[in-house]
Amino acid sequence: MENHSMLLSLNMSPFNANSGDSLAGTQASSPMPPQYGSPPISHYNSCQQSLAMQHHQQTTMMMNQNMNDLDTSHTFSSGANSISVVDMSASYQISGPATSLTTGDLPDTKDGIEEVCPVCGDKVSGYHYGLLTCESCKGFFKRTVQNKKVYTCVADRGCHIDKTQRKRCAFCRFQKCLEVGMKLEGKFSLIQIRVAHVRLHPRHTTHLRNCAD
DNA sequence: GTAGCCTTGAGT
DNA sequence: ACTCAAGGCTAC
Repeated sequence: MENHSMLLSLNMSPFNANSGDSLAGTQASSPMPPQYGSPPISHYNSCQQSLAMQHHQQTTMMMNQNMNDLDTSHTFSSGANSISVVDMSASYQISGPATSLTTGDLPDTKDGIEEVCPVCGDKVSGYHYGLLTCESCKGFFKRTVQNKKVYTCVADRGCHIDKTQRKRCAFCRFQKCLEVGMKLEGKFSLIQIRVAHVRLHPRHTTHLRNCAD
């Protein structure tokens, strides 16, 4: 950690959710684009996919502004709803699809045959912290955030995370949790994300209105 | 510390 | 009343 640190705030409640947005949704409007893991296709209509991608791009822009330096540890602020991550590595590419878990690695989910955790590939147990994950990654993310865990990677922060190796490197596992989009507010974030598009991209309001119809 | 199960509370 | 997700509990 010789490099100077830049705090990257992942504020869990960055947007005003009191805009009365009629699009305030439930799990049927996951913010994650389909290339992350394997959200059920039925959960995305074209408008929702568009929204998801917009959020993805927006997040990318926000994250890129803050990730310029290298570090190997995550730290947490004492705020109830905020996590400060001491800048993640340059190879930490929020802007890209979820690391090594490509869609080609995933089983077909067209008929709801099986859905896998985008973090470790285990069977999902439901929506947790914003997206479909397994029970263990849900618990891992919960423990990490609630206990303000600080992990380090003994390797080069590129550890492969799967069902059998997910215990080996907590740093890389948590990093992957963040990469795939896990966040504290869960279903409530979906409202905030949509509100964010309206606030930050007024020209999309027409599109949102069309989606709502 | 991990992960599965259970309880609780909010939303519909 | 039902569903779902967050958090608690606990065996390992």
